[in-house]
Amino acid sequence: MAESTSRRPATIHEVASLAGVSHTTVSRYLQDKDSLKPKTRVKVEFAVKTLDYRPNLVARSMRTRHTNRLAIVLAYGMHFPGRLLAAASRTAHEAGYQVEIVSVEGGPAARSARIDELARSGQVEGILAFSPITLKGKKTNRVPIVESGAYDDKLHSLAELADATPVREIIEYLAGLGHRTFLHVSGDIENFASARNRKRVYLETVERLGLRSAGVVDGDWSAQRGFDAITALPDGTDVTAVVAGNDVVAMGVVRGALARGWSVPGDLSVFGWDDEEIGRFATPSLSTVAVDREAQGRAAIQRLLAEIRGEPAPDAAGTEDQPPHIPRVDRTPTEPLTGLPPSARPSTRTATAPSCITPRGRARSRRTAKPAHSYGPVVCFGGDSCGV
Amino acid sequence: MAESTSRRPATIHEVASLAGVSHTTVSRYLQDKDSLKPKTRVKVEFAVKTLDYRPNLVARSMRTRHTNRLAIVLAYGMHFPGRLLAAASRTAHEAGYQVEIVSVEGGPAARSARIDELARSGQVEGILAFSPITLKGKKTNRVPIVESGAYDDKLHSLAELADATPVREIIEYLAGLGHRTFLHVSGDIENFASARNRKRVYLETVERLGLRSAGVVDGDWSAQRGFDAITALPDGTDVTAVVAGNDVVAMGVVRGALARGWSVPGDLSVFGWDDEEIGRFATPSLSTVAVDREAQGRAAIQRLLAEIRGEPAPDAAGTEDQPPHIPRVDRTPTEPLTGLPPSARPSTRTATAPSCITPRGRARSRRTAKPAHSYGPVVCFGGDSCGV
DNA sequence: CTGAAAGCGCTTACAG
DNA sequence: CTGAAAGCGCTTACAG
Repeated sequence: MAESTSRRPATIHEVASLAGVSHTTVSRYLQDKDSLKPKTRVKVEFAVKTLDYRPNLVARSMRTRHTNRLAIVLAYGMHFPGRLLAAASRTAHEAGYQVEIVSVEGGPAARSARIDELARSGQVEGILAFSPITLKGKKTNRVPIVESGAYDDKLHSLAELADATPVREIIEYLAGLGHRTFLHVSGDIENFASARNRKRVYLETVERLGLRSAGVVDGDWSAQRGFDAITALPDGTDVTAVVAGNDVVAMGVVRGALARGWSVPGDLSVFGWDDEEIGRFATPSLSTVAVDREAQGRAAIQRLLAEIRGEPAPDAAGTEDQPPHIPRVDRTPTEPLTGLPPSARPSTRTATAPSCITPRGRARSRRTAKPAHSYGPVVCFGGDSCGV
Repeated sequence: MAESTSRRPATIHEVASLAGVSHTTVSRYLQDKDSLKPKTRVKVEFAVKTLDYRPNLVARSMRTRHTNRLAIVLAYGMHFPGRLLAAASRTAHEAGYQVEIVSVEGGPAARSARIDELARSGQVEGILAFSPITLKGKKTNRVPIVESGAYDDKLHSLAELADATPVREIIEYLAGLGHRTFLHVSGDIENFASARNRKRVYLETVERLGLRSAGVVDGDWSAQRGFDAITALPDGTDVTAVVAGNDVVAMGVVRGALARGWSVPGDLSVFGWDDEEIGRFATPSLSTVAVDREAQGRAAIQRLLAEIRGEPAPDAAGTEDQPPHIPRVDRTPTEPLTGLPPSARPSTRTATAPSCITPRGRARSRRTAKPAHSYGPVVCFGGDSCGV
């Protein structure tokens, strides 16, 4: 029986004493079992098993001055994709780090204050912020701080959440269909770099192509905001296409259009973002942008790890080996669904040849064995909400 | 300028030396500023400010044998409500604890192993599992482990995620409308206590009322599973009502029905769960169950804190002061939406008198100033997907 | 009110 | 290959 009645976990000294060696030897055993003479190793092994010994990680951290912990800072209450966080956690674990997720109330200032505190408490070796912060990792006495989705000093996109380039593709595509007046219902600009970036690209692209924007409604990722944005449009509005902050917003936009007696996509084309499964099964199904959350989470942690190790930042554009984005190409266009019964069945759609285009404008297909070198979110024109 | 060029944070000894006192005094200052003579306090204060000193929390933990950290264990990749985690974090912070969120791949066994490891590493003082685990907090050498959503030894519901009672209400309601044959597309039974509980209540209720169940499709929270479950039904099936694991699944069910040429709710009534905003704006909007995620997160942490402190568990049924659930009553029925254009506008629905009933079967209304004493998830029959 | 001493449980040079 | 010693940065009795 390896049971112990003491509430207190065994210490290294107790193991040493049971094994009849010094605690130094036990410590050495923990670091590298092969550095011990076989006979000694067996004794220590036995003692460790018997006492069910686990080293006290706090004490170890104290001595090594390494906590092996990272923090991920999020805005309070944000409905963050579990996959992203899970992938981030896993990547960190594989590198020997634990991840602590800290949710902070308030805006960028509050987050920054918390990060500052965290950075100097000696508890974590690096911090990853998925929401905008005001402080940069420029101060002294600090551990590395990486803001995912932000732009770096040279204003180059750092990929990950920042990649808003699909917005360009979407608008170009819709313009090609004849759309001239657009509306953007953004996500939460204050707390999400991704929302900021998309808004910026939206405005730039509309401008560049000589199109008209009926405005940008600064949203909060809510469907209600999308709904209200549409119902607030004046009768006789020129708007025929909406770029929504995400699928939830898009669903509100669609419902708003239907409530006005408009058809989607007949009278209004609507684009979402995130390729949420629920949007794919909505009626009409949403045209959207597929983003590889797992790759994002992985890439963000890898960038932080590189900073910690003092290595150069991993290529934001991704390498073939470790792409920051893995395109999803399992969408295919369906016939527009304007009434019941629907003529398209989502379950059969994935069986058809995919027809997504990437932000780079390259056609992709599952059947091409080797993926192209560029990775990024994949615009899926396969939904019923955008028209063809 | 309070800037320091050293990369290394200041230690308590450096503060002491600058202030001209012993480090003991500095430590005392950190614990209780008033225990110092005013003159001394000023000196220490100055030194702390000057060096921008923050105590090393790892060292403190080592000495006090308190880490002030809790861990929340989740199944890998689960799309967990941000609000729940945020509320849990906040509640913990208010009690002086940091929260670490650990995402574990694999099923209950893998989670349990990770929890075991965590429990004895000395890194956390308590563990909260939102997903089922196999080990119980019965072993020695352990910190308290609370499994949220599980049933306690006496098989009493521990509220929180476990509260599946609305399933009973839903079925009774649908039976009252004349439905006789039901189908349940469950959530992920293996990794979610909530899915287990709902399935159990579903089977019990159908049995008790002498109704028929066409079966339970063990799902994975995916819309695809919901879609497939419906398209797999034989022609001429008796099923007229579906209880879905959540709103995503429900959306798949609805789409599957539409794909078969059925109308919802005309031919099939569908109930979701979670009251996700996107489902409210879907067409048809979903009948669903509103759950207060923030209250759940709060309650779960409070239960863990009580265990840590050796206090009796907080009342699972909730107190007036700190209810585990706060009913949401902002839903109101809309006319069934069977074609376009829709006759109901979601945005106006919240303005009308709510007509939700609680799991206890009591009518609620915003206009009753004082809420009833019982708290729990609120069944919202206000969606378009269930019929009236 | 303040300081000298002990010690939390480890790891890591340094000797042997 | 193994052990004695020092020390990571704090807190907490114990004296004064």
